Amino acid sequence: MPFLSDCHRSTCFPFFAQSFWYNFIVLEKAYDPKAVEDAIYASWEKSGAFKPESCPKDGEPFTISMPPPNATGQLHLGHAVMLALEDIFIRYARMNGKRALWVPGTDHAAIATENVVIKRLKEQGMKDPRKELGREKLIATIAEFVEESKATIRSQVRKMGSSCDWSRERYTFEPSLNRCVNEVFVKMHADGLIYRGHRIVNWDPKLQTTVSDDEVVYKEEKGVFFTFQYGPFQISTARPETKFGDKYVVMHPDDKRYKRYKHGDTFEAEWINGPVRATVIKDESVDPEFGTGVMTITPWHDHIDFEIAERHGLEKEQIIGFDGRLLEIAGEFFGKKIEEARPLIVEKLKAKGLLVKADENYVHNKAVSQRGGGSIEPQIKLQWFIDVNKEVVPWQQKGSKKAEKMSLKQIMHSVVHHGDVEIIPDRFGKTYFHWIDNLRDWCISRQIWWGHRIPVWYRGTDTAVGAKAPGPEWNQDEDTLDTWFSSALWTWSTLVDPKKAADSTLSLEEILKQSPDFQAFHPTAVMETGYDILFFWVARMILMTTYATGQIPFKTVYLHGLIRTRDGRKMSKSDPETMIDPLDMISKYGADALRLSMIVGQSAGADSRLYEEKIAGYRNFINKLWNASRFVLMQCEQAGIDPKMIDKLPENASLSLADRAVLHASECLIADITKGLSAYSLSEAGDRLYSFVWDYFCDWYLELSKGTANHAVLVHVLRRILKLLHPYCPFVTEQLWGQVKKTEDGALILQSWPAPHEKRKDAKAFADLQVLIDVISSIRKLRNDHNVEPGKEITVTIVGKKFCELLESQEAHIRRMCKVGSLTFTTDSVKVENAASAFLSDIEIHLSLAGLFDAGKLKESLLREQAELTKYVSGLQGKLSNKSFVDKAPKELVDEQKTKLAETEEKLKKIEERLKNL
RNA sequence: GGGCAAUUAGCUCAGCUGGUUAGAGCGCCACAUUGACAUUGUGGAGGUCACAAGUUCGAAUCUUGUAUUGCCCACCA
Repeated sequence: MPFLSDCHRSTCFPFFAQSFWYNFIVLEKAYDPKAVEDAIYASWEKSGAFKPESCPKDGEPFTISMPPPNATGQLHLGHAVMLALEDIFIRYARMNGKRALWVPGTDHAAIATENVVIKRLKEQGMKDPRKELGREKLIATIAEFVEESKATIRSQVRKMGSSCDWSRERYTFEPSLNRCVNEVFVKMHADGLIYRGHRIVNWDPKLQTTVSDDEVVYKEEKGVFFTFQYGPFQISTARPETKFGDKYVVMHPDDKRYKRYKHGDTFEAEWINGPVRATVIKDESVDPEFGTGVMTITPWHDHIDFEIAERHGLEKEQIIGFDGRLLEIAGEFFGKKIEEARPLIVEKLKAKGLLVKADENYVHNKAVSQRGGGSIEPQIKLQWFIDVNKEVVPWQQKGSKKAEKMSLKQIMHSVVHHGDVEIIPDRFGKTYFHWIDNLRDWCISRQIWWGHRIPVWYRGTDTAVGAKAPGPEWNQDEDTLDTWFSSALWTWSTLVDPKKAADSTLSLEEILKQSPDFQAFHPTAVMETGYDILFFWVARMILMTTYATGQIPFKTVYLHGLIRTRDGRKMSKSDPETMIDPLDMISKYGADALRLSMIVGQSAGADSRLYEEKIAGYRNFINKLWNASRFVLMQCEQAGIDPKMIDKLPENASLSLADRAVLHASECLIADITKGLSAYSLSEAGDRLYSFVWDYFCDWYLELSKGTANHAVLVHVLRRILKLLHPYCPFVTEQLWGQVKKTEDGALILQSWPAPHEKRKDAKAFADLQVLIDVISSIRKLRNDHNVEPGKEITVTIVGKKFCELLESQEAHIRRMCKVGSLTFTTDSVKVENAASAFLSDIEIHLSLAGLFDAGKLKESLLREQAELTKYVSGLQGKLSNKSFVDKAPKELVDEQKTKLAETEEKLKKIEERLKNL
């Protein structure tokens, strides 16, 4: 059987045959990631290994769209964890012979980027950059800034070891993606899914733009809750400044207190600027339990009030201007800012005797802009919206025979409900459905300049929709699109052929049909991102992509959690002490260590805590692996064997117990890691690799192989480890691979994932080695317990019973690893004077303590063990004497407990004998 | 107000479909320094698995309730 027959792609890349990293003949004593990472990355990139063209042509496509970082600045830990996870997915897929494509890119991040640049310009002394520069110049300035940022991000993504295809890098604001945005807008408009209307929107007076519902956050704030007399009613409010135009009082139709007032009744009330005529409205949305059960409404500045006004066809009046100042309707308060006007208005009402109560301890939620941080003022404004309820999109649900017309909401619901899109962890599915249930029409227009311009043109009362002006006298819409409109297309707009996208004669459908990458790589396999943008982005990708392409954007959504500080706080820019900069960590501990620290011990969708000791711990692991490899290489060197020439593994029959055991263990390891990675259980699989390498391979196999090394097995198992570990720690494994790979093999990144060889399994050897390990551990413990000097050779008698032959065959190991001078094996129990003893299952170990013998101490330790075992035995006896247990528990379990009881009782007997003889 | 999650060693976390004498890493204690590795090795201490009730022969694990913490959604005039 050829050794490592699974390296079928070994000859694809001649570049690697004389690769740069063969400089090291003897490895350095400690691994220095800084010295090698950049060069390894460069060689991967240069070789074309990141491109799907390097994968087998008949491989199944496996695509990941990298969530594009905002082209505004620095990579943070959120990006780092995303890159680490996706790189593991993609490397694993690649090694499994799939045509793996990972598309990188950046996002123009409309509001965020414009803000950053405007802030900078202001810091440089500009008072109002928008006014001073004008639209074109501001856009040019931002574009320049973005180019710098992109360069920074690119280099940082590389630092993480991300094996993405840079030749396919995209940017949400480049021409081909802009074409897709325009085409989708036009298509949606034609289908009646995009409309323009006067609706209530979230207006950010600070940023001077609307924002979407998802960009509004609520902050708890303590304020004053005023109750005023309003005609015959008492009404309460926290916002008296909005009350100028109020001319409706609303109450629940069933509220008995107000039974005598009929819907439509009018009355006169003295109010802020004199008497007003008000109308009674009965509406079920009013909660009779809250306050007085009566309220006045301000439809222009409140979502709920707007809805009530719409229901009853009431008038709406604007009170607050878009600059956040009161309008003329406020009379003497005209032009005043809200904070300024509020106390004055209250004062005036009080003077009129209309203030009934002022509750100072009122806590309410204040709407704040997530981006700008300023107060959100609901306003009625002429804006563009996506209709999420109109049932006009043909969609064929899983399991149904033909396409039906569905709404965007319904499609979004359907694809997740039917499992076309699987969300990991699945509990986020619930969150997603809940969000859809509450989804209102999506306001997509923004009053900022940095972004995709709305492809709509006006001439007088004429309107035309399309990317190009129908004629010279037409003016384009001033607004731009919400940034999520363009990033919602990301999984496929990045796969569109830019040449086809530049051809204005083609329709969107034709562009997609004629784009080879789209045809080959869409839908993508997995979307990996933070759960915090499930709504912003993931949901919108599903919405837009199913509509525009008829395909789901991805089959699996894998959501990761937030990375927090050691004490569970959010890392924030405003508090630099809490921040861990991934680049600092890479330069200190290496990218591999950082990657492991963010993956192992973390589960999907859960927040995790990161701190430097954790990263250092994984750095130690990487170094352990390095030194294990160093050991293997030194063994080969001493024997005059070139590890690169090692090709065949001897037949099992000719191998030592330890060799057979480690081969068995490594075969089992393959199965476990493969299963774990296929199921996206990265933490479990990573943990398994960690303990295999450290606790089994290094601590036992390498120790046992000292003096009796089988070079073929050493190199074979090491190669296996490097392959299995490669997705997690690409740099160090690639570096070491260069030392131990077969000469004709190429880089590790393109090696095939190992398949288990059943013939190499030997469970008996594995179990036998465990017996030896237990014996060695027990002798070491005896030495330690009885303070035997570390250098002192000891005399040991082992009563091996059925294991006698096995242990005798491993005598040399026992002698060396426990510093045993005189070692005697017997089949039957013997009496050893002045000895400390350990009792394993069917094995007794007696360590002669001549000269060191301390009867008191020995007695003490025996008594302790006796107590422990007695407790255990009584537990087992209790179980076994319980009839229901014996009757109902599975037979194997009962037998197992019986065996354990017998063994433990035997041990106890021995201990009692020893105690008697002391 | 509605929903979701967490609670296991000093700290950070595993423990999957109920059966382990409840595990790991870091930290701690003792010992070890020229042969892969002190970014190390050997051995050890340390846990009523938040609490209560229930289901079961058997519960860290399942059910219900309670408490504490965190998050998401709704937005109360």
